[in-house]
Amino acid sequence: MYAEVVVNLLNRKLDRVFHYSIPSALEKRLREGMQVLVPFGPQTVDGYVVGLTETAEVEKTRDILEIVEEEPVFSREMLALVRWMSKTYLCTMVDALHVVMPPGLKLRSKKFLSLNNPDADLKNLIFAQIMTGADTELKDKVAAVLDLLSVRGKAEIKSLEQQYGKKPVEYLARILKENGWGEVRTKFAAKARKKKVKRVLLTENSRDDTEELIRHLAVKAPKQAEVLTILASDSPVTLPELKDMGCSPAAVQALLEKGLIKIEEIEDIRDPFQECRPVEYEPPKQLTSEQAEVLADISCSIERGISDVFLLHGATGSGKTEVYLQAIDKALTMGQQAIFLVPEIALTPQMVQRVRGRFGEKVAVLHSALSLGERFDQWRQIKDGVIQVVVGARSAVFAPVPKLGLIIVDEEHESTYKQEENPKYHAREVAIYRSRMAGCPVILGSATPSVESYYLAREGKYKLKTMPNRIGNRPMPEVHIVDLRREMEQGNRSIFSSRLQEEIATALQKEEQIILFLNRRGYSTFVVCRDCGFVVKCRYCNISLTYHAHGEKMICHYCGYKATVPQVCPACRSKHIRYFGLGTQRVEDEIKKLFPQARVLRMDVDTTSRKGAHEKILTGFASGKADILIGTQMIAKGLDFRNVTLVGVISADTSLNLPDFRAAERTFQLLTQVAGRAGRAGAPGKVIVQTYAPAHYSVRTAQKHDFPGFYGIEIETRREMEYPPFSRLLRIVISGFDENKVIRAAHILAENVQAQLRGVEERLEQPLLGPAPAPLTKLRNKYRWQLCIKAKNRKVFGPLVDSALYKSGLREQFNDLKFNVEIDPQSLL
DNA sequence: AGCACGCCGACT
DNA sequence: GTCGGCGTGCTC
Repeated sequence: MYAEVVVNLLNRKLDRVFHYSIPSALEKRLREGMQVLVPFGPQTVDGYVVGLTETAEVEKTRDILEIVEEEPVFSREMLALVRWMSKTYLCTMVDALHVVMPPGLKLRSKKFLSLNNPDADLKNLIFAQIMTGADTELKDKVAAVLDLLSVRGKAEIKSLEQQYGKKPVEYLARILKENGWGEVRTKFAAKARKKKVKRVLLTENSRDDTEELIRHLAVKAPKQAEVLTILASDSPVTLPELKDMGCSPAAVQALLEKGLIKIEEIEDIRDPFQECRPVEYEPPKQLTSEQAEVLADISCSIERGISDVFLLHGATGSGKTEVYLQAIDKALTMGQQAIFLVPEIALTPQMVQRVRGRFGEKVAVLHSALSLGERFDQWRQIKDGVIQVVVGARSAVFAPVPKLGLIIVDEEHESTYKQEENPKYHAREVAIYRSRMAGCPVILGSATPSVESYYLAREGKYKLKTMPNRIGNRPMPEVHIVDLRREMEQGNRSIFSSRLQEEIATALQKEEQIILFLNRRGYSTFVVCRDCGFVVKCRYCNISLTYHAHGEKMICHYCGYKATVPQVCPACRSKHIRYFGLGTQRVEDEIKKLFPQARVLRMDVDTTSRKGAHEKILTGFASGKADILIGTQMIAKGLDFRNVTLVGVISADTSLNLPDFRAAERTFQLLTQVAGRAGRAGAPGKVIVQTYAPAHYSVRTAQKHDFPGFYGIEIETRREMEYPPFSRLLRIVISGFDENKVIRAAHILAENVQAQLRGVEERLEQPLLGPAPAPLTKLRNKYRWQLCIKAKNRKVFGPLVDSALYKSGLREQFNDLKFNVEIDPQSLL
């Protein structure tokens, strides 16, 4: 029997399995999915057993050295998922493995230099050896390292190098190794470990006659009596708990010595909810007939273990969440677990509260603020089936639940489900893959489904369920479109149309709340010279700098570069510098000028960088501490403010004009989501959308809450342009400091791709876009060019990249350039 | 990745 | 001659 091992080294050339023989001592214990240590060339590395086979690919195999942990990290299902991911998303096995395991289990290696026999004779011998070669300066340093080493026996190489420099340490290590006087050894350790806590218990001696003992001790040792009293009533108690209750370590120690108590180590599960007060139970709600019908179909699939994909298209306020919760309940009663994905935990506190309110202790919430240890503990509790419901952002799709009964992907259209770094997976796709493997349904929920998902539903691949009516039959908010060109003609120079100003005034008067939305932070978009048109750009990114009123600075929103506003134009020396475009800061300023009595809150990346700032702003606004909330898209998502009756979209054009084939879709989604914030509970809502493009179909259909209308037009442009869902995309971004090199590489790559494409069946009209400068031509001082490849089936991309980029030798030829390969890019910026 | 090996220039 | 610079190649 041989073990197939993926070594934990990040290199494309090592992205395959290596076969190792299993020594008889490990034969019984070794299983698939375990972390192991193996010899690899001259070194020892850690790796993962991804399979066991009868035959090895090579003649001579070496033995596995060690099993790191008896419990396998990966189940067979997860290993299959990892293989699928590395194939589908063109990432390495190691990348895929790492995203599936808790980060705290990753091993870190440290190298130690040690003397085999640290006595004086040997030290002299080594000194003599050193004296024969090397210059005096080096000799002194080597001698110093040896001195330290002979005292301690061994030392970490990194710290030695920090203290004495690389050369002397390397030199000494070589001499010690050559002569067999010492060696370099690598030690491996995981960052997260099981947390242990000491528990104090009564012993057999003291358990039966405790009261007697307490009475006896009370006279001479009242402190010890106190400890026994506590143990007698609520044993077992942990040592830290005892200390909190005022028991001294001395008293505990004395009792220990007398043999009246004992201390044992148990595992302490780190509980991230410890600080939060328990949530109040929220009982299931009566379903409308619409909801009940949908739930019945889903329940049926859960019961029979069918991996259906339900696309739940429900208007905002139609009660999707209640359907989710009752579907989860169904899975739980079947003895299975559920995974509930949300776009971003920090932005969906209300959703998390509801899940916890319904399922209480059974829920784990995975969010980025968890420590490595907490994450590790949650992961194991999920694996052991202690936890029944896992709520989290995209990475929660890898939760190792033992019996998967249901996956929910809420707001399935959100692009946050796509990971931008390797492995570049899409959580919605992974969810569907897992459901197939586990034989359970998936619910994709949204008020504005992605064009891709809706297409598949219409094609009959997914089951489409619609819930067009809001709970209680409340009407959808009225949406008014304001043509900003007309405003200009009428001489309105303000950023607010007269209509919006009126509505704000009325709402304020009625003491109703207002949300103003603008998809750009900062004060103004760019700073321009009125005389020559010079625009101030970031020197590293070729992006116009955004003016922030705070501190009179201009900031690059891509790299963070800051500059002061020039007094005169750097190009023509003119003094006529003007600020153009607008951001949330500017909106806040203008509101304060127009409505000085209004209380305003602003929510964007700049005001929420502090931990917990999100919640603070949102709860502040919800409890009526402000009249107006101004924000970027982070206020557009699943929040329910009871008293909001007016929503203003300052400019719908920001997202519409992006050079991206999803611009119209994004705009429609954004407008619909923002509009959904108005009039959810109390008075009917009103939405004002300001735009320079009032005739655009995404604006017009959003006004009428007409998703099918939008889809009907959008799908036709996608068909015409051969964009998804009629094709799959592969984008390769080439970046580097030398612009000419980048351009040269891009052209060669394009030729290689072109040649490869000739062999592909089912060719599209125009399968290759580019090479062209990327829409963001320069980022962080690196020039960027891109190619975009379209294909009917993404299976062709793997072999295509392999031959056009790697086998062709292009990658090695341009080894100082970065080639970023992405399947199904969410944006082409 | 990271380590050994090997082939050249700058010195004792 | 020796040391140590770094390009090349391999790791079950």
